[in-house]
Amino acid sequence: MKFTKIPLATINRLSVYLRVLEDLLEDNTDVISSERLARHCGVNPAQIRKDLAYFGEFGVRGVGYRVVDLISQIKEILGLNRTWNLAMVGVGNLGSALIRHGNFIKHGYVFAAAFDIDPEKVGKKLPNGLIINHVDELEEVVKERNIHIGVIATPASAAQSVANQLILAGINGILNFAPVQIQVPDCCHVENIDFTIKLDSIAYHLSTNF
Amino acid sequence: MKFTKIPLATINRLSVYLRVLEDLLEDNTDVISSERLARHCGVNPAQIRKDLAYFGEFGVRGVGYRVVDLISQIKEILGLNRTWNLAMVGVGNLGSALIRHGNFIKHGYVFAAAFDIDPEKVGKKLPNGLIINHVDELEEVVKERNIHIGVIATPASAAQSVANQLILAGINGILNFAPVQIQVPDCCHVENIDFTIKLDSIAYHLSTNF
DNA sequence: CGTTGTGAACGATTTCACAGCG
DNA sequence: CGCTGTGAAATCGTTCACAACG
Repeated sequence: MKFTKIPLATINRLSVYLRVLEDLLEDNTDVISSERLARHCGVNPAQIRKDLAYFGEFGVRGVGYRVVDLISQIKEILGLNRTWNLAMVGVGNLGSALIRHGNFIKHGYVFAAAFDIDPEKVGKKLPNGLIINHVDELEEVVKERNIHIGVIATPASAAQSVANQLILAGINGILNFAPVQIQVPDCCHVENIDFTIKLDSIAYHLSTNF
Repeated sequence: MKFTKIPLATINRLSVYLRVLEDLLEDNTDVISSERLARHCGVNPAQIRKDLAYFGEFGVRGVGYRVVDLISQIKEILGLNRTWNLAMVGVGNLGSALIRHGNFIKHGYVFAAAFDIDPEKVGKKLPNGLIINHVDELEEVVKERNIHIGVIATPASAAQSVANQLILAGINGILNFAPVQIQVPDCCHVENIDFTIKLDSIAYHLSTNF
């Protein structure tokens, strides 16, 4: 475990490796070389070895990596040998679809609270049993239920104000689906998911290559 | 318009600039300097000038950039002075939420077809008036309705097969929400959106910083 | 005068190439 | 022998600093 600065890209690739390794495990693959793993992930083999080298020595020379071990080691690195509690803010189309989406729970992310501002929605029960709280109760509920990460799925106009409330409630990690750049203090880590930015990139490639 | 290789990061930033510029226009800002625009976008002013310099000279020295002009020029660069037709494949929770999501249409992306494999869903009408087709009709409908970009919101297990069908139908741009790395020929541009990878990154930061 | 546009310096990340080792 | 781990080289992207110019 070194003390160098680790590229953000490395962290994202570790997640990708993890997904692929979990698939490989299901296919009963015991051991895999960096070269074969690289092909599955669409990266350079040396990249994988470098990425892992930031955190330790996990392979066996002349052999490769034991799949079960590498999975557990990457989980350890990323902090995934545990459950993370999420709070959804904004239970519209997108928010409620995400809460019902099975992928979160599969990877240890549990929606433990949901908030909205619409009086029609507050008090309603979601398919997973969660009852929607009013945003005014955010700080209280976040602390009570030990929420670690806030997910913003509100309209753009509400996103900054919601982010402020999340931070006030002591939250340091935000996944933001609203199409605005939200401002947060350094202690808080934000990841943005903006569908239309990804589409813009596709549009650019379609426009120029053909 | 140079012939250098343009960083992918530049393209993504142009989208961000565009979003901010559109907000500025609504606030009746006529002209903006790279320095002020940079603050809004959270980047370095020289970065903005460099990004734009790949494509031409759009500013006025001593003054800055005219907001309306820059918007139209970035749209021109990205290929957004037109409408793009999308096909949704997989009309589950996520797929149907995305179709109802207003942000796509706002930026010129129109869902013009929707496909599913579930006989219960095929033939049903979506809130936007679209009737769900069976995936078997994909190639036919894609050509008929002049679809440009495929959006995959199926389970991971179906994603690769759907991608193959999209490519067979002549599609060269795919937005993939399924949590797998799909393999496509070079002519096709894929953008992945994997929620849990973003959450993994947040989990890592929460685990290490505290 | 102020801000753009840009070569040059810098910094970061990826890839190479091979020593080290099971 | 084969594959990992890693210093060194190459590549790529960002920031600086200032000349050019409206």
